[in-house]
Amino acid sequence: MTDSPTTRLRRFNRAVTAEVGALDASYLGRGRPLGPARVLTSLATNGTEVAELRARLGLDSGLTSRILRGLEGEGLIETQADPDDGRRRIARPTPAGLAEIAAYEALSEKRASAMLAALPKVREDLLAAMDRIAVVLNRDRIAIRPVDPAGPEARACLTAYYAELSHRFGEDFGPDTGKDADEFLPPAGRFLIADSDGCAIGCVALRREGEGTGEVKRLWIAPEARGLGLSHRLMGAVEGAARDVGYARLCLDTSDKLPEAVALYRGAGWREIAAYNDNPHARHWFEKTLTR
Amino acid sequence: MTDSPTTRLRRFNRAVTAEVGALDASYLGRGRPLGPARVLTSLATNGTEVAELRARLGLDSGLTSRILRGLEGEGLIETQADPDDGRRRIARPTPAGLAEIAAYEALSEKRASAMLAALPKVREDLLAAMDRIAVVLNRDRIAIRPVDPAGPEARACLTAYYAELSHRFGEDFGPDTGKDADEFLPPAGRFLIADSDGCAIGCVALRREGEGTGEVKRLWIAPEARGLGLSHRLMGAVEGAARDVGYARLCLDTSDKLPEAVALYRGAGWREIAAYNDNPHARHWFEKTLTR
DNA sequence: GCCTATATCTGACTTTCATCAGACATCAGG
DNA sequence: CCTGATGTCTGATGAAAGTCAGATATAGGC
Repeated sequence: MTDSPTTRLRRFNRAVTAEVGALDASYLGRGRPLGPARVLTSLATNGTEVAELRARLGLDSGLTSRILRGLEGEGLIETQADPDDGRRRIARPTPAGLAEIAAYEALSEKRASAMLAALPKVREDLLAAMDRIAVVLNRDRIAIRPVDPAGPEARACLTAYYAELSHRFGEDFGPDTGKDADEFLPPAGRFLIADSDGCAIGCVALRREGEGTGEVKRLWIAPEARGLGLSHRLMGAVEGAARDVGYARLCLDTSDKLPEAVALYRGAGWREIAAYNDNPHARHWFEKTLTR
Repeated sequence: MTDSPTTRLRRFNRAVTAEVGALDASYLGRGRPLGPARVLTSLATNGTEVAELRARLGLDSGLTSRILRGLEGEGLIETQADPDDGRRRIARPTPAGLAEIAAYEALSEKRASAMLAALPKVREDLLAAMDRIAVVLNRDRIAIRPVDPAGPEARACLTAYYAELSHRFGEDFGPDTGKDADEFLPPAGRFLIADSDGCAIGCVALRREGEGTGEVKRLWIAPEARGLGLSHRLMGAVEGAARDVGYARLCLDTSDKLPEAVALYRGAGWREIAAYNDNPHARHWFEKTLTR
């Protein structure tokens, strides 16, 4: 591909316009214009603030109001004042509305699977490229939040984490067993994930290592999320969590086989120390004093 | 990424909708609604049939006609009957129209480069993912056509071809010098490329090897175009070209270092033969008799 | 030449989308 | 309680997009 970057971007744009249009058109087919369909399908089950909805879809306040009234008239949603702020209103789908949303989901799902079925051989590769693009374009909306260390998001991350370790170390780390998940439970521990549009693309865990000391473990970034500065964000978040717990000091171990991790710690104020454990895979040990 | 394929596809869709919209919005900003702007910018310099335009943009015939009248009124295009079929009409931009198109191109280019500038670290990776997607989605519009073996498309392919060989063989094949381009000139030779939306994504060449015999060389498929059956199409095209030239038989050499090429020839009716040349990189020699 | 199909054009009409000003209720801070 | 800011709603209005039936001209087969 010797064309200029902008040419390549615009070629991509032309290529996806039709597909995006097709998936957009899946909002049609249920006798409702695109506007109301988009509003309805972007409502969360437990309700969404009108202001947030408007911002997300980029709609005028008058137009939004009119669309909501239309949906209300169809009996698909109901609105109520926000209990925290009487000026704001919350729109919530009714049971009929939920059924309608599910019908739209099914239409979109059908279209998506039809498209993928036509591409059996390159499907995985295509999806990987799509994941990469989705994560990069959503980079400003990546949220870091604590989850249950034994829950599905954590398990998904750990499975990928161990697969990556097995690959890097050339030995089988086995599947994630979840047996040490308790260590990462609050109050002394945390399990944080990075979430991009509902998908876990990175994680980091915190456990108690000793009096006043926490240990950082399980730092992992999905391949499609690398290069976005996510490791710094995750480390910052885990340090914040450690402060919340009350640790005055953090430590961690790592390996030469993970050179980017070693570089990350060195560049983020961590100090190399002597071995504090007998982890057979570790070659480097670091500590960092937490300032309030 | 443990989500279902359709979930991943739809996440991608959500992510690019905003970007595509932004690039779509670059059609605005010149005081003309989206419809006419889209029509104008999708006209080829040397004119486009109205029917084709309509099909491409998915417009109603009445609407198209009206938009074309509007652009004609602005002095940006002129229409004339198709000389081959008086029912059809061809719309062609005037010099003023070409200037206007160029202005839109510049707007789009600016937006694209602004977007890429915000992503310095992942730019190349993102573009590679975009190339992959663009090629796969455009798979039904890949055209194979002969080009000048010393021209820019051929040179671009050969540069990539030699870079790939250098990588596979672990020795430097040097840059493409273009000194043997004459061999691939008609009438005895051909240089075919596969074109996806203006981008060369594969090539194959034909030269005269002896009386009634042609040799296939320079088969290359861009990484982003693999898995789409393009190698079969290129081989089919070069066989067709060989028939046109009048060869009764084709031969080629290849290497163990290119196992997918060996498998391709074996599976496409080629028969392994004794060495017919002293190419130091070759380990396998094949021939195929051409039937009329 | 006649007939049917195709491509485009025109006029009349509807729907959808977008914009704007002003009304009204609520909130935050003094 | 007053004031300015914020969030939502309503009505008026206009632009853009889409739809449809019928008119006109041409192509191609008989």
